[in-house]
Amino acid sequence: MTGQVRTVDGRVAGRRGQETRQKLLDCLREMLSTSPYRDVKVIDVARMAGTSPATFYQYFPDVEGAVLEIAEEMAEDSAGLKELVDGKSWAGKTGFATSEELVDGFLAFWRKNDAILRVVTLGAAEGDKRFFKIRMKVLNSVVSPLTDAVRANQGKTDKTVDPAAVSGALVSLLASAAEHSKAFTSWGVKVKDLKPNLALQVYLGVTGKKPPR
Amino acid sequence: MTGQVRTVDGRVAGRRGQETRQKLLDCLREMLSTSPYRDVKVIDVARMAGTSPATFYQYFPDVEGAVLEIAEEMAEDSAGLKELVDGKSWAGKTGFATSEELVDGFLAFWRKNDAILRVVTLGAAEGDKRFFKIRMKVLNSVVSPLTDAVRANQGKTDKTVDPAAVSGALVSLLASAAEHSKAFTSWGVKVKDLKPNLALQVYLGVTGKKPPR
DNA sequence: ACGGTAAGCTGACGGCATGACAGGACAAGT
DNA sequence: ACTTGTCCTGTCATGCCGTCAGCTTACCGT
Repeated sequence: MTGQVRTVDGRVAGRRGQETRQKLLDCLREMLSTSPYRDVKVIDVARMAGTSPATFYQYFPDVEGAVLEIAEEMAEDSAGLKELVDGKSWAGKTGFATSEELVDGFLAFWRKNDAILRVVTLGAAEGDKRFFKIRMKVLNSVVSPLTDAVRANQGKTDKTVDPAAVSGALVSLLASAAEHSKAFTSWGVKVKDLKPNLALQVYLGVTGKKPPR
Repeated sequence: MTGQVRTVDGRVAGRRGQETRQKLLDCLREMLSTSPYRDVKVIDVARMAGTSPATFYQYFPDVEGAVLEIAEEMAEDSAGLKELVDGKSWAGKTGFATSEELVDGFLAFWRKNDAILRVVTLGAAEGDKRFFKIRMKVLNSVVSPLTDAVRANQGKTDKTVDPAAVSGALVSLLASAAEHSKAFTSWGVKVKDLKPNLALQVYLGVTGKKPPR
């Protein structure tokens, strides 16, 4: 699938080149999680990687280009989120456990990649198609199986419910909660209470019923 | 409340100065809605305002400082969102209408201020306390009255429900949906179907019941 | 071992944004 | 017209951007 890694001017990158490239990406990732996106400069990334700005431009057109690279890598990784929903049961207590695991897994993924996801979210909101596509890939890895689950569990009983809308809303909520968990703290929701509450919402959304006691 | 408007070096701004300042803010607002936040430069804002970069620095420490100004203005404006919930009934059909109006009003507000809210959201996510505070002010204008509504409507019946968590989750959802409405479109949810679906979620969250037919 | 070839890196440079300052333009009152 | 304080900008030092030519390094065939 992935062809050869190429430099900006078309040369194919060899072993050493790929190492440098990777180091630059790692340093950029680091920078993103420590300073505001707006303040991330090529020269800082290069300095941190122990190389020169010119080298950076050998491998990436600009900061955004490198960020997209990291984001795509992360999006690949997000495919694993499917397993949190695929083939799971939503019946009774098992169902609530499914919900809890989904919330847990999703939040963990988001927290692990929070820096890059912040930038992706911004790019998508600003209307950048490349970032939008990446964001959709991440969300879809949960939204698509979850939509099936909603359809299977309450689609029949209530025709006013649009499974895609419900599933999309639930995942949007999870994303928002993950990105701004601090907001919930400030509303007096303790960190350990956040997950159960989100799990409740998800369970309710999918099944349309209150969870068993 | 707001004392005299002052320049960076401490002089009080007069009539003409305030006009210039305002023009700079307006142009910055415009810039924010047309180009990515990362690419907004002082020199562009100054050019658009028909003045020089030096003038910009007379009134604001940097781009971020000016953005905070705009954001604070917007946050003041958000106080009006309270009226969408305060003193409204959540019973029966009236309740569902309340929910629809809340969704409608909230989305309209967000859309109207989408550019600045994007930046505020980013800043808050990056851990900037000033942006976080502003974001909370906006969200709280809905979250606090909505929490009361949740407590009044289903808090008694179900002790496992944390009103603050539910209310916070609902508003987070609305914010996320407003910022990324395009995502819903891509999930096959038509624009005109989005609002009713969100209204449904809100009604369900507040009352704990399915809406009347 | 040895040259050839392509990959890899960087110094240096023009261009542009930043942020500070001092001095000139301007409005308002006397 | 003169004075005073506000307001704006020309200019400058600094620093980042993005490009290029050219040097160094690694790999490969002979």
